[in-house]
Amino acid sequence: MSDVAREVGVSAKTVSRVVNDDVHVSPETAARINEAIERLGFRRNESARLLRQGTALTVGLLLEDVADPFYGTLTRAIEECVLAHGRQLLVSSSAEDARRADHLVGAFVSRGVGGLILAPAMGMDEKLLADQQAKRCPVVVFDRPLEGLGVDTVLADNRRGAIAGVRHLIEHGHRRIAFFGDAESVYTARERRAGYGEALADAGIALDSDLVVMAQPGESAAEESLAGLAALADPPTAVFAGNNRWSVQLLRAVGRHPMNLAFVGFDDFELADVLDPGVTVVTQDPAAMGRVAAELLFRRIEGDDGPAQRIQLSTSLVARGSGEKPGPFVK
Amino acid sequence: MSDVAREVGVSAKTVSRVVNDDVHVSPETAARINEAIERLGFRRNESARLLRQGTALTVGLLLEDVADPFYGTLTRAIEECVLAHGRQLLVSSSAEDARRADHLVGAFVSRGVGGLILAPAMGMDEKLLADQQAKRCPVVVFDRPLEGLGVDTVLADNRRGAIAGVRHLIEHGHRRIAFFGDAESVYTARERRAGYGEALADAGIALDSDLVVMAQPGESAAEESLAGLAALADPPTAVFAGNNRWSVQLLRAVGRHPMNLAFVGFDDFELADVLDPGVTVVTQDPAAMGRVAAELLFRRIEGDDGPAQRIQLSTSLVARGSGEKPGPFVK
DNA sequence: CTGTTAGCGCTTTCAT
DNA sequence: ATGAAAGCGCTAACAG
Repeated sequence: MSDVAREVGVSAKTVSRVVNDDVHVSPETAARINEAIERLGFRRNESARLLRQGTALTVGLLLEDVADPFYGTLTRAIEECVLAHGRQLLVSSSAEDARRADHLVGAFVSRGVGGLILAPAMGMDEKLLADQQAKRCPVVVFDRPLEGLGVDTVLADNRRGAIAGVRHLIEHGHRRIAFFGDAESVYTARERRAGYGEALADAGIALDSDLVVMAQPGESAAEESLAGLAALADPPTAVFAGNNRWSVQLLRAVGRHPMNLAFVGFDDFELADVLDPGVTVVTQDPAAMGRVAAELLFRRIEGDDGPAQRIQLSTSLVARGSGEKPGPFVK
Repeated sequence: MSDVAREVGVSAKTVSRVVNDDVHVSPETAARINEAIERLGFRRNESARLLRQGTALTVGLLLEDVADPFYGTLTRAIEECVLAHGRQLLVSSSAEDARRADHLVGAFVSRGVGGLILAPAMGMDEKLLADQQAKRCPVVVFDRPLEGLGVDTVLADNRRGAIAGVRHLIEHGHRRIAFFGDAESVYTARERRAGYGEALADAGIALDSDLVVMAQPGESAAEESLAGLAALADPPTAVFAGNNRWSVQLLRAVGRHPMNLAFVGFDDFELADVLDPGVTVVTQDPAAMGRVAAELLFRRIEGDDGPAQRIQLSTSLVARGSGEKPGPFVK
């Protein structure tokens, strides 16, 4: 920067003003400075700016796993928004591990990120995040809430989505409907199961805990659970999968051991429409979730300090065939 | 840091030594300092360290699109490696746009990243990257090479993979085999088409340009191209898809207009095994590619300045059914 | 083994 | 509209 200043014959501060689009520079000087910047290939050293100002032009994103298509899509949407604001994204996967998540938040903080977007892992240190907010590093959470902390939040309407999916199966004549959800510790899994329970209750169907599986999705877990269900005296005629990881695992298992089950899954996934029959799903929109989270963050970064918002994104049911197989109680 | 120093009664430099695991500190002093660090909740300000040392504990990753499962998986693998080295990852998607890619590289550089891993977009400013290398910011490219720049490179064996896939179709009796590849500007697309050509030549089959589609994968492009192929006097009996985006689009289109084609795709994708028939693919291993790229990078960061390496990862063919449909020339 | 000094490149503050 | 000086928090270089 001093090189540029010397070249043009002004002080470093004037160059700094130009770089920061300060208005108090004569257009003519600014033009000369810009020309020199171009010519010398000058690029501001962000670390020095950061050291002085205390906040980097960077946003930290903490999610469960970038390799998961849901989070991948969301990441891309956030990235676009962040880029449009002249910033860059630090991305880390918590792997659903609270200690790792805490460590990563610390790493973001010591790098001076200007904001934090995260899907909180169960058991994270909320004080760490509260401290950040206090230090004017805005925090936005998505996918799961962080109770107690007054923080902007973007969630899918998990409960209503699950109700819609399960009700859809009931309307097609099913009364024995199995539910597969992620581990009990995962907020979305609990919400979706609650929705499942509500939909059954609304239809006057008693909840049978034999039909409820709450566990981390996995190939062998899918096989074993399905075998267990098939062996019941009164086996299910339909399955509701609580997330797309379960959908994929279950479809794989069902493909190997045909059981003629109706199927609805929460969250869409690639090729759901190409499978035969097409897979009926309750979709959420990960890109929209990312966009909304990023927008909330930038509103805070730009100074808004109104009360914390909680935005719920609606879901919608996409019927493709698997959820419309008639059950034994067809009306 | 000076707070910690005052608390313990040593100089800031001694604290700095402890934080940096310098050996020249008496274990006892170190213990007292560590205790104070813990108690005061001190965390090193990375920006100051960066300003002083000129290189951040950060690695920049530039790829085409994080939302693409191939890159998502790769990103996660790199992340693990980067985390193990106490660093964090800045991730950006070039969207296959050279100007955007250049801008992002610049942004990485001005943030002082300690290394750069990238899938070069066609037409990128190679001088920018050469400059970086000169400044001792190691650069590793993956998926596509960057000729001219002596830079570590990790590639899949695209040509041999394509040969294996096409040969597989030939062995099952096909001689009219269509090829769908990404746009001509994409290195992997050119390589895979070259492999396709070689496999045909080896079998004494003349290349028919009517059967070759080189374009960005898309839903309508898939529909139209397939319709065009079906209308040929001598239509293809098999298709080789040059990447998993094309595979997905083509399978979607074929699902709607059954054509009874044998099918092999380059690169695996989720549910390829669940479709009926299962989709035969030539797999590459994105996680391995990421891991290898990160390892090369850290070798450089740690000071290795041997000649640039070029690593080629082998592919393998996974037969699942779609590629084994017999053609009219079954032996 | 520990401390002192200086300076990384920028922006804040205050002056002109 | 522009400049001078100070300092952000850390570590390299050197001294002791």
